[in-house]
Amino acid sequence: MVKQKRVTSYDVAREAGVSQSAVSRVFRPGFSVSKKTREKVLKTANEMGYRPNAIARMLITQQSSMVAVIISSRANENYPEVLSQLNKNLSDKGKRVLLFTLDDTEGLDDVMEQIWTFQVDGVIALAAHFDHNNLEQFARHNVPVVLYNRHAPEANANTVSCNHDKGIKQLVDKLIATQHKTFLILSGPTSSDVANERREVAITKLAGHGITDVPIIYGDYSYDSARNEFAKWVSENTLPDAVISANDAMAIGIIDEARENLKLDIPNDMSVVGFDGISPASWFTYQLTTVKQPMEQLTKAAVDMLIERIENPDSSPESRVLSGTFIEGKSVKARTRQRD
Amino acid sequence: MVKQKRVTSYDVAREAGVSQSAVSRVFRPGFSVSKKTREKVLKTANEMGYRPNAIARMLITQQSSMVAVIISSRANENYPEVLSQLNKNLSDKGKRVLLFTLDDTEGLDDVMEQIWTFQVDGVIALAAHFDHNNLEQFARHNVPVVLYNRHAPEANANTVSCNHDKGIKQLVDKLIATQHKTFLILSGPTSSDVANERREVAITKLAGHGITDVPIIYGDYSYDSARNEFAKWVSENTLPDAVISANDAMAIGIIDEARENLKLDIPNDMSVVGFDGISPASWFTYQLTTVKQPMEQLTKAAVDMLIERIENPDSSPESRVLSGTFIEGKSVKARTRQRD
DNA sequence: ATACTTTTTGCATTCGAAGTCATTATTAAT
DNA sequence: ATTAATAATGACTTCGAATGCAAAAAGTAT
Repeated sequence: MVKQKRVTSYDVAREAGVSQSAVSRVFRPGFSVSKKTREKVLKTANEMGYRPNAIARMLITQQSSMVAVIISSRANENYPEVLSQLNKNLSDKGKRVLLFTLDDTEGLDDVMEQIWTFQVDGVIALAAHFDHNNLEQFARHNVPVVLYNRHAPEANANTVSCNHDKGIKQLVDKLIATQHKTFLILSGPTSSDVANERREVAITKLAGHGITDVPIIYGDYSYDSARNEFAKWVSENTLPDAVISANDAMAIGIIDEARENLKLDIPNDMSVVGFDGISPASWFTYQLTTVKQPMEQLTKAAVDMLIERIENPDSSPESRVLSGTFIEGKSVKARTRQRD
Repeated sequence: MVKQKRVTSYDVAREAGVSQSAVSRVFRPGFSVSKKTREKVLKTANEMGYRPNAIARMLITQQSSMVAVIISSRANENYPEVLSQLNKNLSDKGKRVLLFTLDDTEGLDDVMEQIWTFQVDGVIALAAHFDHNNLEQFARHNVPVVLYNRHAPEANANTVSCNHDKGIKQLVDKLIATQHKTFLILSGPTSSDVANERREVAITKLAGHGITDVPIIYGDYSYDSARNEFAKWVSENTLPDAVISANDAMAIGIIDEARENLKLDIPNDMSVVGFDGISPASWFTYQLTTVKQPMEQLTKAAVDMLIERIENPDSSPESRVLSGTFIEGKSVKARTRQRD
């Protein structure tokens, strides 16, 4: 097999007896070429196996048609469908995804370096801890950014996020309506903006019902951390009526720990609510009461906003907050007062 | 804020009073530049915020430093850690990931088009149904390919995969040793190479113990499909002693269906084994007996092989098969004969 | 057939860094 | 100090497609 050199527009032009410009125009949508040359060019291009070189095109058009997606490995493993959905949506808009994964803040500078050199058209960041300074840099480089699942209206960036306030209100209201009196909050790590938001909202909503000084324990969003932290806590405290977990994975960890080691009956001995709506949450064994994040809308909104910003760089930053779906499972004890 | 034009090597050169070549060399490792100019250039480059333009570099060097990772959304959702691990490994080798997600065969041609135009240095394909023709095309374009989790020694491509033969042998041997007599195989979809391999290996291994004509049902790797297909099957057949599921997600589906609707005690009424070693498999409620895929080694091997092929295009294709870890859970009835 | 539009075409230039090659500066050797 | 050897430098070209501009071709109207 002969190592064949790549076919360029010049090669096609020569072969087809036209100019390189003509070839270029044939492969550029919306440019006027006569039917005759178009056919001639397409025919020879096809015969020679010509494909326009995207890199050369990027260089001259100053548009890479690539979007950097920055995702923490934790986020990817918790919401694996986000990536494929983002990719699909972006792909429909003619953008390719250049992937960056991060473990917490580690390596952020490095990623930002890469982003400048690759001249991406835009950035979608999931669970990346961008501070003000980072966002300023993006602005200075004219790279539009959409922060996914982060509510930060003050920042000069577009954001899209789930309505945690509303979702957690629904969960808390449900627990209150079912006569739960004592609570435990299992928060995500303080390094996570989403975790902090969910925790604070939960505290506020409980306070709205006159419940204060709610104990808080911290996990890292994982099943194991939930089991460990919960086990430690119950060994030194009395069991709460209900646990409000920052996410489903930890809620499931709590349920398993309660069942396996404390021999508790969930929900009769203790209620548990989660947040996210991951698939195991709906499995028979758990049937978690939770709020399902509107993934499809979130990803679609993120992409739409980014494209809008790319095409219209001067449009002002926008924040979209989408509501999740309250899912009534069987992890909350159905203890209702008389109806009034 | 002024929309600032991008800083090029010429700008830096002018400002630093050197030639563009000098600037270029400073940013290319292993090129000889005097200490004096290097410092001068780095200083002005820094002041001006210069970053080499990766796209221009790609064009001239004919090396995109990008690797296409093609993953089906199903694969990504089942093994979300694969993507981050591949990305991390590739990133260590100075390669960036250009992501393509596919739903089954749909869109493969389109992806291949993109791959040519983007001049990627190589391709890692997970669960993509490349046929001989596809692989030929890659070879003709001199794009090295590594097929992940596919055993295809005949193909002119590198492959890395888990040792299904060994893993399934361990599972079957375990079931046989524990006196299981009747079996049901829950296969993945016939469109999946891995599913076909696992199914055929299971049949062979059972046959090795004199067990033939094992009934087979088909799911799509998902929890729900397993529940549905299993429910349908048991309504018309007698319960087997053990179900051999093509993956953990379906094994869990079977367990839940058996527990919820058939009121069975797993493993006492029926044993279930899976394959993959996903996290829910180890959760208290399931504690599945399964074979854990050696993800870290698989991803590392895939990347190493790809880099090897990129750096040394004439090296011959290689297939690596890595063994998984047998995990003894509690989903197999521990019914042992007298020890002999 | 002529003048006048409109469309199509090709030439030449551009994007930004890398690398070739000839030249100049520096160092080492005598 | 002079020559030889080496290192550093800059002018210029290259990668491959896109596009402004002017020229040519095709189409329309008179």
